[in-house]
Amino acid sequence: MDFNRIEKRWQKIWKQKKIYKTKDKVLSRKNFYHLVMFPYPSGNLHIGHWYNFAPADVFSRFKRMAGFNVLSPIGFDAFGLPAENAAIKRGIHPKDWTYKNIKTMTIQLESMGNMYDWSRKIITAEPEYYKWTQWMFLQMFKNGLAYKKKVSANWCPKCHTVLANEQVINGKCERCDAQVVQRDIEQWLFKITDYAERLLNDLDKLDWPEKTKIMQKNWIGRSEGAIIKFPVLNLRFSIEVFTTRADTVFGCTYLVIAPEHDIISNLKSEILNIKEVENYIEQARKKTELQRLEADKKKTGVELKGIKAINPFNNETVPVFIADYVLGHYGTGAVMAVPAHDERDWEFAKKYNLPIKEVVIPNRIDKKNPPAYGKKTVERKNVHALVRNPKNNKFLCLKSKKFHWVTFPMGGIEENESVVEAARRETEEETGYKNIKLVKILGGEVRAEYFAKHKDENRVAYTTGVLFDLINEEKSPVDKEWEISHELIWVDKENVNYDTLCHAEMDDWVKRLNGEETYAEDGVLVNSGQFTGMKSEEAREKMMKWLKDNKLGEKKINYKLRDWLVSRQRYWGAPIPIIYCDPPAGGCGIVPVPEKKLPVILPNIKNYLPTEEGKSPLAHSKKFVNVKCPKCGNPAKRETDTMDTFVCSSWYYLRYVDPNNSKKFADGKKIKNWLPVDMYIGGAEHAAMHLLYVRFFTKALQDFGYLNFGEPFAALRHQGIILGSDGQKMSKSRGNVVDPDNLVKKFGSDAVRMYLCFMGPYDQGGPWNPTGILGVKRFLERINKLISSIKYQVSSVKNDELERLLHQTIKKISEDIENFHFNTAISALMILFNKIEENHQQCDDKTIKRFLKLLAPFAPHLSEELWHQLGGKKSVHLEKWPRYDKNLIKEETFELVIQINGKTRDKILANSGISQKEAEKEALFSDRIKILITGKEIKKVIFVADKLINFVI
RNA sequence: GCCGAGGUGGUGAAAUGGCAGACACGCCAGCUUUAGAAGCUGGUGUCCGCAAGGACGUGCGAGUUCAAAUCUCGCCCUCGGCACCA
Repeated sequence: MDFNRIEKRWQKIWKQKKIYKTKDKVLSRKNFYHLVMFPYPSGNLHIGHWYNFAPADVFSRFKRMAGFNVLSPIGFDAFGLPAENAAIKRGIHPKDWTYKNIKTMTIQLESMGNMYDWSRKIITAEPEYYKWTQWMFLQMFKNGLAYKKKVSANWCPKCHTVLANEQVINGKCERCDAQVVQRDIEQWLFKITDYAERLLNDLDKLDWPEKTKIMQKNWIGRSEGAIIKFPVLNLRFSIEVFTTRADTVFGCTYLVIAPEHDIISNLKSEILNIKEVENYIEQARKKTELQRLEADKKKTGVELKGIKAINPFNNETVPVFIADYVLGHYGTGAVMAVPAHDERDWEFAKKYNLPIKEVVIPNRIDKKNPPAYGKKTVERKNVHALVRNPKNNKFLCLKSKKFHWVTFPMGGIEENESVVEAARRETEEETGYKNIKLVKILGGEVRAEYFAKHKDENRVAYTTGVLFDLINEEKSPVDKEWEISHELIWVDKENVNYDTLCHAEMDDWVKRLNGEETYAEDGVLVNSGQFTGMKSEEAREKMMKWLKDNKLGEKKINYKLRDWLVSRQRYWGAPIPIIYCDPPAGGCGIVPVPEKKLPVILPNIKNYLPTEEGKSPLAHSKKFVNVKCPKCGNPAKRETDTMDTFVCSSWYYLRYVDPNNSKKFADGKKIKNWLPVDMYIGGAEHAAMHLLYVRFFTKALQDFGYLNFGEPFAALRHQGIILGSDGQKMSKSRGNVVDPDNLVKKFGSDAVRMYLCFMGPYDQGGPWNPTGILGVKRFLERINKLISSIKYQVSSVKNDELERLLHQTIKKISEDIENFHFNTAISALMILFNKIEENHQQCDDKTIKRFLKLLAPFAPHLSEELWHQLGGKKSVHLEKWPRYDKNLIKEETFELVIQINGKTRDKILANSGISQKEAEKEALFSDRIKILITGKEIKKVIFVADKLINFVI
């Protein structure tokens, strides 16, 4: 059979009969808006597009047959840098290039046979569309969500142009390989940060993949902390820092500010080494992306000589540094450095020899011996001696014969005794070893709470660990009684942990033995004035209150999310509808283009290459630039930047419900009919950008009063990525690109669609298996052969088994499609067909017709062809999805698995629903079971209804 | 470094506490055919065995359970995202 021929034929008929035209409302059908991310017209449709669109179409068709009025639109995300770059490379105008691609891709999309309503097609580069993109910008501007600011952008010094982040590969320009630098340019931004909290909180109610929600959560990066004001000594000025660890403030030994911080300009005259400082700032500014990556973790900085800050909590003065490990755009651009409790500060402090002050110690509750209720509590200062034999890296331990626990030599610290002295004394008293060499004290104290069995009391111990090396085996005599009750053992380094030793402090000792220098977790405060002894959490709250009472700071929530930079100094985008009216004598300033004057048409200019000064090519066009100010009528100039293409795609889902409206972006009634989107499908790579921007737009439009919902997509699913058959990402240079057109030509569209569904879990993707598609093609051929060659009895010959399987399959396929388990749905379809084929003489046309309906979403062309061969008048795709009968699904018998001690020993056929007693009786009839069980006592019988029986002997 | 997903035959995979490998691909044997990425029948996790049957088996190691691919803990590896966010 010529699949290509029948596929083309049906595509034509569907088009003529307009069976996929979607009405806004249909009586007795609920609306269902099923959207796929629209493609970027990059050239040809690749197999990844197919993997996105084909299974999605299966879902659409299923939903429609299941009784919904389904909207399944398609369009093109036509503006953007890649098209422009490709056009430049080929010497074609971006518009010609884009529209040529749209034409090709449209033909390819039609060859898939999807149920798109083409009458709703949108192209974001059409003035009818971008008029509303510009209108959206104006709404943002009017509501204070669009603003202009000088920010640093990626600048390629060789191409003389600004680059988008995506165009910077490892710090180099993707086109010319030159190192990209940062350059300050005036840019338009959207205030997405105003929506950070709502964008975060509303994630909870979305039926989205959990990992995508987590990615957005991390991207938004909420963190709770405090602003603390550090007054500058002898000046009426203070430096504000942001910290999430106010509880460590007594450990602050210096401040660090970012190179961009405005304190430099404010305090210029006070800084003694201003030259050096300005030099450093210049260096930091010039640092390329690449250098910053290389310099990863290596800290540099310069002290602001002559400037001292005062820690408001203890009135100590601390030095102030400028260093580029502090980010200018986050928090206040300044931090209090606490080297004892922050790894970055620790590195910096080590390098510049700054004091390190410990103010939070770990607080451990002994899990093995937790404090006992009702016992008295005793506080002690303790020491643990970690004596290492350097020859074999073993540690000296004591095993108590009475309590069966293992400890280090340990004990309390006596008066007038140092920690090290105490550790030496305890070692000698308990083990006899007296020639040991101090290596180091293992950091500060660790607080631990535990129950001391041997003394029948609860202890709160502040313990210091001391590390020694054993010099020789020479020993002093040890107390007799002690010696009898304790065994000396040497424990391997890898066994020195909480599993072996009973000390609650073990995790800390292990970390410190492994060289960990900072303690960055919560704990108990020490050396912290009135806050000493408090737990971190409590201390933070009390400190926050103290700050507020003394007007020295307050609670503060910060986000990693930054405002969205939307200007592009490029040609191929929607022009930003802004006019600048600033004649020398002063003017109206920034003036939005009046809504009536929209769209601001993107002129068809010849010179669309990026300009040397990093301005948009539109700046060349005097006709475009020079306008009259809409306010005062004086000569003014247009904004020449265009909008980031993500702006176009941030509202496109709204336009599909009313694509030809020239008065509004979409009619309110139609919006109510369709929105929000019920199911959205697209790649996971859009988790942080597109999907966040759309959510922001939706919330903003809700606030402006245009929408009555705040989330665009109620449900979201991602497709996986298809790799080349070599397991590598598909790319022309690797030569592993799979061409869908060739596959369609060879196997037919139905086979390609169906194989993509059958490959594996939809969200998984994986390498393309070039041979697997044959199996699906064969399956379709078998279907065609059987159904088109055999005449079926109209009056049915009853085959209960087949009937049952049919109903089971209807249930399974319905559930599988609903859950995007297309692979197992097809497997079920194959099992059903195998049965039909086997019993075709007893198969009536009713069964075949129901089979064809189940096949219809997967193979829309073949099922349509056969449907008509069997006398169908209308399209199979307008049919109702078959329903299953619960009672017909039930099996009369089942295979009872008989296990002995959990191992399967026999299987017998049993009636469904039999009781444990009956099952036991039947199981014990089995000869094989009899042999194994005779003479043994049955201790227990486990029975799982309609499944198995397990004898424990 | 942090966050997330995953690791099952020769391959894509199925099974989410109850018979591991459904359904396919590939391969082997036979039939048909001496044109084919054709069709049909049977076989196909590994090891032992002529067979009946048995043992082993879901990255590695422990644990929970009558029963673990599935749950818990530790480790290894692969992929994706973020990365000096105080």
